Amino acid sequence: MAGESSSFHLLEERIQRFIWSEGWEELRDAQEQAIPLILKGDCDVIISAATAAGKTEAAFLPALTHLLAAGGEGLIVYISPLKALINDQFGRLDRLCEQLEVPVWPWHGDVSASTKTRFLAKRHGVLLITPESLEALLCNRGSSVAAIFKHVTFFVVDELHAFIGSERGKQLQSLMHRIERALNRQVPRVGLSATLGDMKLAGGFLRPGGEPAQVNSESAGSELKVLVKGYEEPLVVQGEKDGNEEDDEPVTPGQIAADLFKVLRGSNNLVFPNSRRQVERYTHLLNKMCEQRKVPNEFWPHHGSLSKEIRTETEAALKQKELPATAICTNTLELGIDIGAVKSVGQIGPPPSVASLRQRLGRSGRRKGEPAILRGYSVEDALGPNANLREKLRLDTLQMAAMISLLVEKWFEPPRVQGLHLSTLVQQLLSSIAQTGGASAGQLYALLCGPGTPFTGLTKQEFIELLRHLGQKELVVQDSSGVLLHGRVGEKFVNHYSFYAAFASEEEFRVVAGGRTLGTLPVDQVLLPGQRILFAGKTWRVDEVDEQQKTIYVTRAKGGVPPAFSGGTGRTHTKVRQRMRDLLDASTELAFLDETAKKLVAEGRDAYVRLNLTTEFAIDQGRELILLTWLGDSANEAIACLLIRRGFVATASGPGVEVVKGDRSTENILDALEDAAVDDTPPLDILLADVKNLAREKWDWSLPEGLLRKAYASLYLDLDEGLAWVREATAARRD
DNA sequence: GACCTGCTGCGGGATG
Repeated sequence: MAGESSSFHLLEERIQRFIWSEGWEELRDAQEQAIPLILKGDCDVIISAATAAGKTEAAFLPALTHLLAAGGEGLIVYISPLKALINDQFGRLDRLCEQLEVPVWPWHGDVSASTKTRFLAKRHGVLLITPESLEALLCNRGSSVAAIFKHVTFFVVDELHAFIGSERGKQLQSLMHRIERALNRQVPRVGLSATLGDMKLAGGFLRPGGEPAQVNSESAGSELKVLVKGYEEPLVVQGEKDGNEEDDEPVTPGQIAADLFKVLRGSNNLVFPNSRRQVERYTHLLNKMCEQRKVPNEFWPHHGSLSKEIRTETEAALKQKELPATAICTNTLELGIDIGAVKSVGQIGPPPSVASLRQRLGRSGRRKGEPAILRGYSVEDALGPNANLREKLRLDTLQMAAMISLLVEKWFEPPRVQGLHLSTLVQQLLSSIAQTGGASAGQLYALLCGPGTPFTGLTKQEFIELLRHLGQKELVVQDSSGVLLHGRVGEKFVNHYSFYAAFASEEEFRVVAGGRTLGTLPVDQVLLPGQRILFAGKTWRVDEVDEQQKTIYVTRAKGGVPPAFSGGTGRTHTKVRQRMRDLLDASTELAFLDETAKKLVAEGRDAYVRLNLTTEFAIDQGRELILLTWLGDSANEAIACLLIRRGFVATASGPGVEVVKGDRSTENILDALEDAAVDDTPPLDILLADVKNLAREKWDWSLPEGLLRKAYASLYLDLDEGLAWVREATAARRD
C-alpha cells in the first residue's frame, strides 16, 4: 500500500496504523480520491460509489485527520436517515476513534438522555444524529446552538439520495443552513450515496447554489446476471366457483414461491414483492413449503408494519453465517443497514423506479469475482374477452423489461430536486421562532428565503401572504414591536414532540357510500367529482370530496368495468415509458426473458400493431378515451389538468391520460386538446382552479391556496413536457 | 394496486 497509494500518507499516523492493523490491503478508489479533497476542510464534496465501497471511511479517514491536525477539539456532525444506520456506524467508528481518543456520540430517539447530556458538556468528537433530533436541538436549545456547534468542521450526510425530493430533505438543508447562520460561517458538507443519477443536481441539493467537488467511483463493472420469468394468471370463469375459498386465490404466487424455494434455498437473498401484503403472502407460502418438506425455515419477512423485534430477527438471520437466510421485504432493506452481502435479488413485478432497482441490486455480487444476480418475476392476467388496454399491451412485463434494459445501460432517474416543499418552510419558520425566541418578518425572510437559502425564489410578497395566512390559522402572532411569535395553535404544535419530523404520518380519507364506510384510502391521487375509483373490488363514482371531514362520498358506477389503467407504483419517468414504447415497436429479442415472458412481450407487440399504436394516440374505449402519450406521470398529470380546466373529467393513468367521454365525442376531446395547444400557457391559479385535494405534505393545510398550488405543481406537474406533447400530437392530427 | 423514515422534557419513584 505504501508504495502505490499517495493518499494513504496524507492520513494521520494513528489512522495509518489502524488501517495496517485491520489488514486492509489497499485504499478503495473512492477513498483515494476523496482523501485529498476532504483533508483540506475548505470545500463541499459529494461521493458517489457503490454500496460497500468504503464511502463512510472515505469521508471519515480524512475528516478525522483534519480534526486531529487542528488539535482534536473539533466536531464532525454525521446525519443519517435511519436510527439503525447510526447504530451500525457507531460500531464501526468507535473502534477507530477509541485509538484516536476522539469520542463518538450517537444521538437519536432511543439514545439515553445521559449520553446526550455528556455530549452537551464536551461538544467535540463525532456526533451521529438524525434530522429530527437535530431539529429538536435547534428548537429547544436555541440560545446554545452557536456554542454547541462552535467547533464543527464537517457535516457528513449519509444516503444523500434518500433525502432528495422529500420534505425531510428540505428540512435537512434548512437545518445545516440555520447552524451555519448561527455560527456566521460556512461548514464544509460531505454527501455520500450509491445512487445519484445526476451529480450536478445532487450537488445543488447538498448546498443550494453550490457546486461541490465530485468523487465518482464507478464500481469495477461487476458482472450482472438477469433472468425474468413470465407467469400467466388464468381467468376466473364466473359460475365455476364451488364455494371453496381456495379457488378464489390466484395461482401464480404459489408457482413463483415454488421457484423461489427451489433456487434460493442454501444461500442468502433478498426478495422484493413491492407491498407489505405481498411480503406476508410470499413469506407464508415459503414457510409452509419448508414445513411440508420438513426442512429448517430459511425465509423471513421484513417491512415497516412489523414490530422492531421481528425485523431485528430477520436482520440477524441474514447477518449470521451458519445458516442460509432469505428476506422477503419492502424497501426497508434498500438502504445501507448492515445485513452482509447477498447472492441474488428477487423482484416480483416491476420495481418502483430504475434507481430503486439499482439500489436493491447493490446488495448482491459485492465480493470480488461474484456476479450480481437479478431474478425478475412478471405476472399478467390471461387475456379474456374483456381484457383492457393495459392487459393487452402486457404493460407490467414491458415495464420490467424497459427498466432492466435501462439499468444495464447504467441509466437511472435523476434526483427530483425541483420540489419547493413549502410545507417544510412553515415548520422551519415555527422552529426558527422557537430557536430565537421571536424574529421579525424581514429577519425570517432573509434567513430562509434569501439568496443561497433552502427556500430561495419565494418573493417577499408571497412571504407576507404566507405570514398573514399563518396568522389567521393562529400559528403565529405579531407583537406590538413587529416581532413574530408562536400563536395559540402554533405553540401547541411546537411543544409536542411530533413537531420535529417534517413528514406526516399516514393520513387517509374515509370512503363512504350511502352512509356506509367502505374503508380508507391514502391521499395520493388527485380526486374530483366525476372520477371513478376502484375500491374493495368494485368501481365507484366520486360524488363529493370533503377535505375538512377527510371523506370521499361515492356511489356505484354503472357497468362495473374497472378503469383501463389503475395507476402504478412510484412515479414513472418519461424515459422508462419511452423505452416501453420502443420495446413494443421493435422486434428485437430480449435475451434475459424466459419463454413465457417472451410470449407475453410478443402478445404486447401484436396488440400494439393491431391497434395501430405506431400512428394512433387516441384510443376509444367506449366510456373513456385514452390518450397514449408514453410520457412520465408528471407530464400526463399536466395534460389531465389542461383537460379538466376545459370541463372534462380526466386522469393521468399509466402511460397515458384517461378522459371520460360523457355526452361528448372523441372529436370534442381532440378539439379541446388543439385549443390547449394554441392557447397561452395557463397560470396555475387557473389550471388548478377545479382540482381538489392538492395537500400532500405535513403543513400543506396551512398554506394559502396560491402557494399550495405552486408547491403541488413543483413536485407533481411537468407542464412544459405535457404541453410539448399536446402541440406535437395535435399538429400531427392537422396534417 | 405501492413503500419508507422520526420524536423532548419533565416529574415521580426506585436504587446505590
